[in-house]
Amino acid sequence: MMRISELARKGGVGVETVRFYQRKGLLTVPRGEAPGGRHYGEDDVKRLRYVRHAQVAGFTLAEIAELIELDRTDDRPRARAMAAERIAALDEQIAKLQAARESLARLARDCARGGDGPCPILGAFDRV
Amino acid sequence: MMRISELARKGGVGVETVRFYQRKGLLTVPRGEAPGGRHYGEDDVKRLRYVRHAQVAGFTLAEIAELIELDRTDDRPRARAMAAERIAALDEQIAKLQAARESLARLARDCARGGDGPCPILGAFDRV
DNA sequence: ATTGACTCCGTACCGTGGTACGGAAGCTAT
DNA sequence: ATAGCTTCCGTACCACGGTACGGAGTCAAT
Repeated sequence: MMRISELARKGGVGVETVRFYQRKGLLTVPRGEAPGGRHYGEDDVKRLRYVRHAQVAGFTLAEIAELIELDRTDDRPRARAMAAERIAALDEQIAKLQAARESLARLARDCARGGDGPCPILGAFDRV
Repeated sequence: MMRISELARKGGVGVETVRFYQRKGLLTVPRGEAPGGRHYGEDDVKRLRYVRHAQVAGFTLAEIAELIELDRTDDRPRARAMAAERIAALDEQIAKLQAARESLARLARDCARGGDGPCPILGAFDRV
């Protein structure tokens, strides 16, 4: 019988976080009240990992709750729309981060090369 | 004489945000109290844009405050260290986002191709 | 001299995603 | 049967990055 602490461990989060997700409707609270606490199965572990992966993809917890609801109603068009939206946002975010990475790297190189004048990193983002 | 509202507009933020940054020490409050409000110059616009660019690069406001302080003391080694740290974090973050983007795109493709069984997007992150 | 737009300032409030705390109840081993 | 661990539950608190509000003062135009 898996208890909440084991579920949390398998999902790589803390017990409090599991309970937080339950409150948010992201994880179901086992219906069968068992003595000594509720217990969980592999489905719960899967669900928890789903939440964490979706988070990495940039979905907010509210959106993840919606995805889970879409799963319940098998609403594929809406699911595809959400995925497409998120992919576009990811592309934009990745592009921005790459641009930031490049200019930061350039500034660091210029700074390391020495030279005179002010350090390129400091006070230099206005040239980015 | 540029007033705070114009500074905010040029920086692409709201007046309240400018004041918030001032409180955080990210923007200086003009010393000369002028009647009818303080006024700002191009340096302030530059500084504000610096803050926004550094934010895009993933620096927290506290780190940006530190960068600004490093500028004051011209502490290049520390600036380079911070830049290197941030670049490494950016690389990691970009890699994660790209991975998430790819699996999300794959799921969306699989979902669009139709087929039977459950929608690949819904409840599928456990396979990512 | 009043209106309207703007400023300054402090303080309060917000969403997001947790994290912690304290009490009551249960299981398990001694 | 008592100690020690875990569970459940509600509530409070946290950091981050803002956003809003209310009151008082200042300015220019009417």
